[in-house]
Amino acid sequence: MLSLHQLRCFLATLEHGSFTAAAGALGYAQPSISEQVRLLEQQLDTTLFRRVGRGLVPTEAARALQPHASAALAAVAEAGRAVASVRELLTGTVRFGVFRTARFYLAADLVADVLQRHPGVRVELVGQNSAEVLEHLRKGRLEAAVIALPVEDENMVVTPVLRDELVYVSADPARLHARITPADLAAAQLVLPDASWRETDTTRRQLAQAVQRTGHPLRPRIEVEDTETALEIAARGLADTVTWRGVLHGLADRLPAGLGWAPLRPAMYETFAVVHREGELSPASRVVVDLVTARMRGLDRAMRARTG
Amino acid sequence: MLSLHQLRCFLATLEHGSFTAAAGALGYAQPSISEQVRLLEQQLDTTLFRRVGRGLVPTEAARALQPHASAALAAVAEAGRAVASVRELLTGTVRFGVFRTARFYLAADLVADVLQRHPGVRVELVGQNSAEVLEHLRKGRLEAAVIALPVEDENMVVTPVLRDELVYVSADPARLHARITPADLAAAQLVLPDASWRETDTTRRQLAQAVQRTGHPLRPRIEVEDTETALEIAARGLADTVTWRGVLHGLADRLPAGLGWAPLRPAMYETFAVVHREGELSPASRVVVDLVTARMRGLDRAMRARTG
DNA sequence: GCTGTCCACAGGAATCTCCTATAGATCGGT
DNA sequence: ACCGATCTATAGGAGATTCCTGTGGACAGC
Repeated sequence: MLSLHQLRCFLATLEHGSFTAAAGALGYAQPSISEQVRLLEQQLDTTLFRRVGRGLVPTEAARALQPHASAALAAVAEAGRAVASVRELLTGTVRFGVFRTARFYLAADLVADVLQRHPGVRVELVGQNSAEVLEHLRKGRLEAAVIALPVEDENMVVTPVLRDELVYVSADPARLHARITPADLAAAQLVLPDASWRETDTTRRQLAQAVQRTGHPLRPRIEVEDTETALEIAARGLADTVTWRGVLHGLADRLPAGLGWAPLRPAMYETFAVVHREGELSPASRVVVDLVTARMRGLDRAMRARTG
Repeated sequence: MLSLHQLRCFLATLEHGSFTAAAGALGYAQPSISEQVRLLEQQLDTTLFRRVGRGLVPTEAARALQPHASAALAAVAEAGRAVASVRELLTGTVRFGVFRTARFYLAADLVADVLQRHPGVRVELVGQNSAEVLEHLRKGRLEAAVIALPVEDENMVVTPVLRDELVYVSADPARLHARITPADLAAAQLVLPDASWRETDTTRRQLAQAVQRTGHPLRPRIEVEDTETALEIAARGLADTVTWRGVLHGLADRLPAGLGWAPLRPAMYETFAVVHREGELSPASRVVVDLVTARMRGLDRAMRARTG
């Protein structure tokens, strides 16, 4: 089968006009080039050079071959550059899995960080839900992610980065007494997010378990998809809701006006962790993993400081 | 160094989603494909597939590589086709050497023959003079040619195809007596062609030798470059000239009106031969050589018939 | 004619390629 | 929770291929 090496030898011969000169240019011995060209001629079933006297004269076939040989070599060189540029994070796509509400913790800032360091890359932050993201990790469709624990998979490297606390959110200061118990939750008019994921969502399951221990089911009055809508509804006084302190912290002044919050007792925590498969991480993922770890840990410290 | 084989294996793996399937498609054993891809990854210093479970997942680098790998393989395939199309005489240039006045013997008809059989090819008929063409043959710049003998080169295959006779041409019937001798030539007002090539042209040298044996030099009154101009001048009665019967035969009704001719005594002959280097002839040259040989031999027979 | 240069060829060492066989890992189904 | 099917990784060895050195022959220029 035709080989690049043969084409290289051919082009060098064509350019330098002799096997000897081509060999010199390519750093081989003359018979090696001679042999490669002979092989090429054999495989193409044609004569590329007429051997006349002590010189070579390219045939019409050689002239026909030249541009295509060059094109093939150029394509291969270009291939190398393309791969290198992905490897060096100059181009390509950086894909990273996130839990659904991650946008309140880091989204825009994280993307800004990545883009600033690697202006040519595309960034994809994918994920609707921690369980779904974990499945993507297992199947290899994602290399790394930040999701809520637990992650029961011994092949995954799990690095906890932030512990967050669930809080009760209401527009009515009267309902924000010091300690909200599961019984209070069972009695409250609640709006909860993650309508589609309520079966697998870890927060929802924690909440349901705690309430069920009081003998009542967790039956939210309203269910919506996203956290911001739930908060909006709570702000209008239509229902109360629960959310993570980190979300409130992240929203800060974008939080709908009039909302207050109170801790749950017993407290309910969720731990977020950076997760990836064992083994080498690609440089792209490494970058994002490090950035996310740093940001989330910073957030963790900031939030603990406000508590303590 | 990156090889086409590696790229082939890579693309097959990408397309079929596994080494095993790629091996099946390419007709190799699985470890062979695996090894080639591993080598490629090593040479590109990147991971092309994440080995996850019993499957493979292409990385961003793989996606970056794919189009260039395809391009390289396409270029090589195209190279093969280009060479084949030259080999099969579908495209390319057919180059053939001719003596200067060959156009009177075959030019247009020969080109028509070649183009009819091989509509895609370009045709080049090159040559100002037999000696110059022979030099091109020696240097390998031409593969084959039809030129005037003698050819003193033992490496050339010489196939005589036509013997032509020099005749005296004049517009004055009085000067066309049966036998024109060298002495007549020495005395005549002559217009001769091949001004630039008079030193090497075989016809001119033959003529010069014959005239010199009479004790006079050959001193044409007029010298021009091409035969047609010489005949034109002769037709106007400004001078007489000599030319080959084949030229008159070839010009036929395009011969300037009023010209007649007479044989020389002793007769002077020129033999034209198809000449090429020893060894394989390219298919393109083979075709032209055969066509020229057939046409010239046919012409030879026709002219001998008119004499006899 | 002599010398330097270039191609072709031969023989052998090193490398590469590709195979078979097998081990290890995983997934799906029972 | 186990089993069989499936896929990758690895080892080892046979066979090609590559590339070298050395040499012979042909040609060009002095």
